[in-house]
Amino acid sequence: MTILGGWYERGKLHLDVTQQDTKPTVAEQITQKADTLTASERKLAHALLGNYPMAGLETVATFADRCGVSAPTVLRFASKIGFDSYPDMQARLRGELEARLQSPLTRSSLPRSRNRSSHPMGELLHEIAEAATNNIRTSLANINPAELQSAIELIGDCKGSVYLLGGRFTSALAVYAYEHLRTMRSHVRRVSGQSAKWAEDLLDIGKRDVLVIFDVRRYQSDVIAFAEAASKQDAKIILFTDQWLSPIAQFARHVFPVRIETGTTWDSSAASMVMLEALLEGVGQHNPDQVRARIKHLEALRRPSQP
Amino acid sequence: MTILGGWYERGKLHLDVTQQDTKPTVAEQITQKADTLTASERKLAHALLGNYPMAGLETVATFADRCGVSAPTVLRFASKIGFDSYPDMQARLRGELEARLQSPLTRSSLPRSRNRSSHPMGELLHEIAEAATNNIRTSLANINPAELQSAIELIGDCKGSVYLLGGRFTSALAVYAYEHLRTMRSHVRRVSGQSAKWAEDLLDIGKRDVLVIFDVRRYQSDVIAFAEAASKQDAKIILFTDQWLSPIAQFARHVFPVRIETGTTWDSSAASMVMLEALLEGVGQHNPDQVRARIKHLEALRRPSQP
DNA sequence: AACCCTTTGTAATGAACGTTACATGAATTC
DNA sequence: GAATTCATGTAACGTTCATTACAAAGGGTT
Repeated sequence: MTILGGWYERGKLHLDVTQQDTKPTVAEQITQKADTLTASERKLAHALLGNYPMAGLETVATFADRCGVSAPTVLRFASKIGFDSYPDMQARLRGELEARLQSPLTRSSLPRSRNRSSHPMGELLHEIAEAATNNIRTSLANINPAELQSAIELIGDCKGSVYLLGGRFTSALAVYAYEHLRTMRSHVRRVSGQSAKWAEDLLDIGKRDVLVIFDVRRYQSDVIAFAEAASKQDAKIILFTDQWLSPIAQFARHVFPVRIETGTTWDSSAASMVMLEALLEGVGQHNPDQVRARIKHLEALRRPSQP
Repeated sequence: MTILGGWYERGKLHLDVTQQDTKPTVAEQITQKADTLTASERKLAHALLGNYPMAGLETVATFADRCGVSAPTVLRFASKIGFDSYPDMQARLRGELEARLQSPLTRSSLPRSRNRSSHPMGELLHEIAEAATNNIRTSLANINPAELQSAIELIGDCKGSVYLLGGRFTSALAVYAYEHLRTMRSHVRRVSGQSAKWAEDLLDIGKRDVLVIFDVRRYQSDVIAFAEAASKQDAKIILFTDQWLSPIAQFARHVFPVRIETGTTWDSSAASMVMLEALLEGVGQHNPDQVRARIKHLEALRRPSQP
């Protein structure tokens, strides 16, 4: 009996490697032989496909134990789906995994050996980390949970569009929020580019829309102007600002003040980011089914282009 | 000197295990011990970090052969970076790989038990804040100060251009870094827009240039391709990635792995941001006079247009 | 140049692994 | 209902593996 460029001989499948231009994956081989598998072997197949390909990289004994079968059953399984030995199957699984993780080609040099004792940079790391964690702790402790809840519902139930806008350094947060919200719902827009062009976005903003603004000290006049205009058009504004409050606070429906001081040259956006992540997570949890379906759809659309 | 639940003593970093609730990854352990490695061991570290973590999942003999060293050297390496045995290290690598292969959809096991008396959002805030601070503490404790120092010097002394590039969610960090670096030095460029257009940026990149890349799990193939191409043109790469290491690590001169897990649907960029802020602050302190003069100039230019 | 200390490889050992032959049990057929 | 076949586990075997002890080689110092 011949099968796909291979042949059976004394109960074993031999593959004709010379004709086999594209090797099937282990998963494909399992699917192919699925109807010939016994009950125990099907348990193994499900375990491997369910935790692919990691389950197959363990030892025979471990894999067998995990599925509640004996070691020889695993070997018979490997043999049945077309491998000469168990390590043979593992080699293929490893190969697939390596391809999936982008295979290596070139090499670079590792940093030279440095045998310094204590480092000034260690102190810098420590200072920055401590300032950031303190800011996060203080900021989030001072947030009113009910306010967060309302903001989440505002975004989660918004029938119009959600607009994102940030200042000089906080535009990064707007970008971050934009990318996340976009995977969770449709009609998310980012106000970007030169501020002279923002008027075009302003045209479309109305009372069904939500505007999320990031603005910390050195409050930017163009951002403030945009907020004021949007407010006059009855847009609902959610504001992330610092503890001293941007003037936008007066137009905003929800204000989240976070700490930004670090004692160094620059302010920190770490606490703002954590606060933002809390909001994003909340929005995701607000209608989980919709989000899950959307991510699933997104991944399905992306898969063909990503091998 | 103390650093985030650990302390330096006789040039070595000791971690306060009672506070260290999350295990360091193998990559982090290597980075941490980078100073103490011998020449052969550095070859191994380099091979493992370059083909992470697949290289470490092979047998001792294979791994040794591939690096041109003997088997015992591999075992001494495993022991030196803190493992009881080689299989012990492999088990950890496997675990990390499993975590790395998870998609946001798989992770979204949302129906969380939250029947506390206080406000449900209060708990969300608390969880997120705790996860973020833990990530920050763990990440920065695992960074080698000497590596940070080198990266700072690389950017601070760079005579060419500094390029910034990020992936889907991490592009926000690239934006953030761009805005800060731009106030500190000239010749800072951001690689942005559709990846098809990145080739134009690639044209100008050479060995005098530094490329700062942000890439975390769900590593993007277009970002990886850009890094590889830039590396072939002898650009120096600084990589911010997660604890499981982007494949770009093999091209990078300096790698900063940070924690991103939160136990929620989404990964967190908070720790990455704090790490980035440390780098930025370091660059600022590296040549403070130049930065101060530049900011002064900048504000002078801006004043007339800002009332 | 002789010394010591560190680094690295060689060879031997014991454990773990994959593999095989055989026995047991269940399901099926005559 | 006995015989047969197939699926599965048990136990023993040979191999490969990680590991260890020890010796050689290299680099730096006096």
